[in-house]
Amino acid sequence: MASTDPAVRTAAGRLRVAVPSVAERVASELRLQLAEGALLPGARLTESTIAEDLGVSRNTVREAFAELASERLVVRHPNRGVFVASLGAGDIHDVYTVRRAIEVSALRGGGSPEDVAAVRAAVEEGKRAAVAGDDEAGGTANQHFHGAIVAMAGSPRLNTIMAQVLAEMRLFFHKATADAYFYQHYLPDNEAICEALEAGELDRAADLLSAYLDRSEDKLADVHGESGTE
Amino acid sequence: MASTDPAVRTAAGRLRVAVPSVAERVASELRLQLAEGALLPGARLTESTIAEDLGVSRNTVREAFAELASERLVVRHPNRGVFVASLGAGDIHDVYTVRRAIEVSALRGGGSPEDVAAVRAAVEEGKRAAVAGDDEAGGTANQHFHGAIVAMAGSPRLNTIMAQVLAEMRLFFHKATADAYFYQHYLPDNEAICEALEAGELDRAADLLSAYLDRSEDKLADVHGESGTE
DNA sequence: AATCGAAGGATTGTTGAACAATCGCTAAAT
DNA sequence: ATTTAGCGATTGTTCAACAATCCTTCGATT
Repeated sequence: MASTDPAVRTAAGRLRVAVPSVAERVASELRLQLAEGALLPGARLTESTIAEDLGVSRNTVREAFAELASERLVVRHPNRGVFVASLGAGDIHDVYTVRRAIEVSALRGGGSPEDVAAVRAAVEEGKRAAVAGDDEAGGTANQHFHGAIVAMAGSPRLNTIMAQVLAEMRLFFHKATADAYFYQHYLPDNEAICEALEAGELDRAADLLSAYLDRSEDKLADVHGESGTE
Repeated sequence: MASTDPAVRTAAGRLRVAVPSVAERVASELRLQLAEGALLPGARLTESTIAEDLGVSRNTVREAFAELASERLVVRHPNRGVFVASLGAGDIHDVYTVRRAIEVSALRGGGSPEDVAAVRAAVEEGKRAAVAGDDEAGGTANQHFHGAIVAMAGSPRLNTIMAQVLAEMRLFFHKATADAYFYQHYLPDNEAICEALEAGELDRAADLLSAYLDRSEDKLADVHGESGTE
């Protein structure tokens, strides 16, 4: 998620506890507020305001902005400021294009038994959330499911790309989260995909996932429908 | 490639000529030096030195570093400085995992006749370079080829991801570029893939590309072989 | 002699203040 | 009503300073 390593090895070889830089902490804080919906898409982030609120220098806020901008969570308008990114219809399709490419590829490659177990665990997590009627938990479980699929590829780069894409989607999911059945509706799909994966039928699992993503995109596009494109 | 848009629309609706910020210009300059091999992997980039050399503030250099770090062209070691990224064996495999996911997916999706024509153009560009014996031109033609494949997906995000990955690879390609036949060797593959694509046999084209990438990775791993892993 | 520990120097991380450039807005002028 | 000019605010960038941290060197100890 963060661009720099959490644990650093000093020259002497000792492992040092990672104490995130102030800029990274600011970025994390903003990331949190973005995920929580405290900062809505399109909202403006004034440097001086945030600097005061968080008790840091304006320059440090600036560095945090650079990090968030590289993650597309925020958009820089030169000389105008940074704004919380707002995804339009085109962006939704784009994000799903990325997800299709990454997730399907990872699923086709299969994974170790532990990797598969992680996918299964995410499925069960989703079921429990559904039983408890906890939509938010269902949402995170769903993200765990897809994260576990990508993790099968064992690729750090794919993992970070996936994490960023999911963070982007979380940006406007507040709207969709209201739909009570939004996540539960996908539970059978997750189950089917997981079963195919466990049975070693990778191609079938990949096809199921692909169809799953297509439907998910359509649904999200419907829910969205009206918001601004840029 | 750059994180901010090149052309910005002012509130009044007028189109403003994109004058890249100083930080972006510094980042571009460093990117250029990295691509040219003026800065070798592992080399240290001292803030004050670069600030003086380019006649900008240390703070601005810092912002440029943040951008390059987000592109993985440079690695930040907290309190130690930033270093030109050096790819180890694991990184090579990882980069190719990303490429397989993205390129194969884009190829499977097919594209418009114009998209296919762009792929064909890149193939011919590579042939001309081979005839002329220009290895460097052959290398860029090869990158155009793969870039055109990804462009078929019509996804801005996939395009930037691909661009970053290619930039990463260029980082240590200086070593491999020495091999005269390195790129030419792949020309038949490019031709075959392009023909399958033009024939509308997307699955076959995708399989060819996948095999191509596997072989390319093996070859690159061999050439590499000895360099540091971190 | 080898290991350990304590200065020393250098570089990064962060702050604060300053200033020019640019933007959006308001109000005046045509 | 449209355009122009001016104004306030915010960003972009620089500069200077200081604390924190690291690497190295040197010296002390066993």
